[in-house]
Amino acid sequence: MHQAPALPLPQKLADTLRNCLIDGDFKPGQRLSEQALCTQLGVSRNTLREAFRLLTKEGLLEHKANRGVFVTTPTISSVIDIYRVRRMIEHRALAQSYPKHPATARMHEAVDHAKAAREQQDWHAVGSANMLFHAAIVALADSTRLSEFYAQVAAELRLSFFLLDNPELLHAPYVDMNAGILALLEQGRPQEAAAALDAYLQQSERTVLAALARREDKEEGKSKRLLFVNKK
Amino acid sequence: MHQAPALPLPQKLADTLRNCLIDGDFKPGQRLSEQALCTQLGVSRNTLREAFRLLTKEGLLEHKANRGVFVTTPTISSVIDIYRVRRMIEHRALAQSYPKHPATARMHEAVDHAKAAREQQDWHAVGSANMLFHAAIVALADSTRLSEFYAQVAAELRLSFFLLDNPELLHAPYVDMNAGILALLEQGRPQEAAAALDAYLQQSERTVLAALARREDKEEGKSKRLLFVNKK
DNA sequence: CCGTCAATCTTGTTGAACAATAAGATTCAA
DNA sequence: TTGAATCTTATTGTTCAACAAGATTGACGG
Repeated sequence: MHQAPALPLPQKLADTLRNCLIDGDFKPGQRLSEQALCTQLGVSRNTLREAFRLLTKEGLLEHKANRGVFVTTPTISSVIDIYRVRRMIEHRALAQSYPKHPATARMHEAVDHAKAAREQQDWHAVGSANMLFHAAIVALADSTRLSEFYAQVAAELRLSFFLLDNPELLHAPYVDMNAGILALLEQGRPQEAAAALDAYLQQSERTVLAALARREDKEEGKSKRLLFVNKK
Repeated sequence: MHQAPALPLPQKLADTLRNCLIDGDFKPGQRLSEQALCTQLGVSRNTLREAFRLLTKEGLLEHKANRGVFVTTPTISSVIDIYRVRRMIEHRALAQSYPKHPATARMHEAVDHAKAAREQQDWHAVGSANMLFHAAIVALADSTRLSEFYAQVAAELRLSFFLLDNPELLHAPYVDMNAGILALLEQGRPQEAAAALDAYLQQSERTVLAALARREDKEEGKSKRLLFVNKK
């Protein structure tokens, strides 16, 4: 007998849209038409706009005046910023955690799911599981505000992944690293776990940045070529 | 020739309301009537509601279904959570900062302002300057996301101050502690600065929590007495 | 004194309307 | 054909009015 959530509609709307975004149903840079979406979702324009504000504040959408909302396109600098946040929060959460914290159970689950998904080469699921793993790390700090903030930033980071091809490269190598971090934590060696996390973050950031830089080069090439054609 | 901001109206609205909140124009727990505010501010109800969503997401307002929005009433646990966040973010930002960072200039300014305001016993201004000081500490980490998050949390914390009497006790003692932290930082001793910050945070948290606990006791007394009267 | 029920007010959501802006299409001149 | 100015159109920004749904108040009857 699960009671109806009774959550305000715009909030629920934002939830479903957020899911669409982190599932990759919308591509970065894509414009979201108000009219199209509100007929498609069966809500009024005003309600949809309230949901848009929420997601804009979360960094998942960008609001350009008189032009509408667009799915955020991650940039080099946004990725750098996000990894800076991750380092600061995750490292400390891990380093000063205590091994019997309830969140370790969630870390276990996440690792298991990630391994299972890797078996089936479902890289999207691997990425989701990894996200859950690191959310659990943050949960070690026992701060709801921190956890919410982290979830936001993680969702934004996830947008970059859809920009990049080769999802295997982006997710698969990290399953074992996560497992290693968890092992160290449970052996009561949080400092070493934190060090392993730093290695994880460094490698992950480097991979994402490199792939993103390649992509930006390509984009630039495209636009330059277009420019050239137009000039000619 | 200052170009018009062209910011969307709801966002500007949220800014003005946020200022009202951190200036104490609205008291914690107070209900904000849609009708009253939108006539008073000269905007439509829909626009106001969008601004409400923003501020609710920031934690400054609470949205109760079918009841309206209320100014957030800080609790013991929210204060604990906020100081946990402050410790994690400020400590690390300070510890791994480098002394010539541009933000140190802002720290200087803040300390000067705080001292000047203390001269004139303007405790509200002292509090604002202290807030700026710690925002500058976070800026040492060079992360826009982190700074925005911190600003949010600091604003929420500020709400607790309006709940408490004796603003002098809440702000005055910390001016010199901040000055000390800055001095250590500029002497190239970030670790010691971070240690001093920890002391600051501990004392500040203890003060706020104690005052808040006293207040909650009093409130409870009131309601119990009311209950008693009703029973009788 | 206590619970029930209706009256009333507020919020939740919708739909339509109009101004303002930006992008695309068109026209005109060189 | 090119370039540029203008017009058109579509979309967003904001407001208003309306009604449903839920909550608060107060009156009434037990």
